[in-house]
Amino acid sequence: MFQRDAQVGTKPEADWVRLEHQVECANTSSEALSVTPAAISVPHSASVTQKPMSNCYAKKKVQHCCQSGRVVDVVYIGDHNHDPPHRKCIRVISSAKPTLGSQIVDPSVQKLDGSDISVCSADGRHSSLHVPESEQQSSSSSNGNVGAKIEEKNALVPGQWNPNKMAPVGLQGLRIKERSAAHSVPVLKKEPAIAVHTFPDEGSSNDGYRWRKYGQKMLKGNSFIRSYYRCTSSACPARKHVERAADEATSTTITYEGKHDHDNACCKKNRSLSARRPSSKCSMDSEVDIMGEKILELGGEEALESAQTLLSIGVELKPC
DNA sequence: CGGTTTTGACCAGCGC
DNA sequence: GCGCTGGTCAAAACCG
Repeated sequence: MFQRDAQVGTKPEADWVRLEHQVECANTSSEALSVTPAAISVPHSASVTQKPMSNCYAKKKVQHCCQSGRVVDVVYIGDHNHDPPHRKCIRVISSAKPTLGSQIVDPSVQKLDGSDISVCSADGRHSSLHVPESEQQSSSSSNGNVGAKIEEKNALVPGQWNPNKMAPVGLQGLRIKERSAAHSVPVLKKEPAIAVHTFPDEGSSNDGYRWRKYGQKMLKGNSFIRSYYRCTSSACPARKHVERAADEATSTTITYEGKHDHDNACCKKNRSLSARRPSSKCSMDSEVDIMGEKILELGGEEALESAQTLLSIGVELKPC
């Protein structure tokens, strides 16, 4: 993987083409993904596009047919009814660990099933998303082996931009659960969790903010280990829970709560931080941010999608 | 030295 | 009221 990183860093153009091709192949080559480790390292068939357009930050997952190259599925994740984020905060997180093909089974997520939007899974099989018209609930896989699950509960309140929705979409074993936005369900005593993402590894779950761990619990008879994080920014109410199955250390479910009441300072801060703390997860995010900026500078949605596709298949940017 | 992680204890909500 | 479970606190340890 590091080798791939290096390759991307040195000759991005050629590799973009090559890797994108791998993505497309992975799209329909389910057996390869499930059998050969090399193929497993190609985590996902779909590219996820986060669109920092004029007034939205929705994600668009574009799936291409391996053979024809045509778009097979386009899945939109999130709403378009909130303020535009800062450009610099565009991020695409990826993961490329060999465990990417691992199955992810989360009972809590499986309760929220449905089957309306077709989605290619990590192993090439089809899963589906469910988005009830009434509350834009979402989605989970109808296939137990599917690595990609996306769940969404309740859309964001119009006019609000929720930075949590920017959280990286784990491209392997993805699950997104968006619970009621704080302002949309005022009856809840506690501010509801915003989103849950599941990643094959914790490292791929970084969302650009800096988090400080303040607790850890063993849950459900030690089946799950949940870690509690809060944003390091002073007075920021944002929190997240990272839940990892003890018997399945390759998957991580991240639950976001609250909203960041500040700009994504991590983006800026860690650009300097990364210089002295290369191993920092946030620094990785910074690199991704920079990548996103460059993508935007190149202009064009295609460029963005291509880059994000590249990232989606496992190119994990890490500082040297 | 400052920031982060670890970990045991405490507290609150909920069901019985 | 009691016990269970989840969430948070805070001191100590750890790390760069």
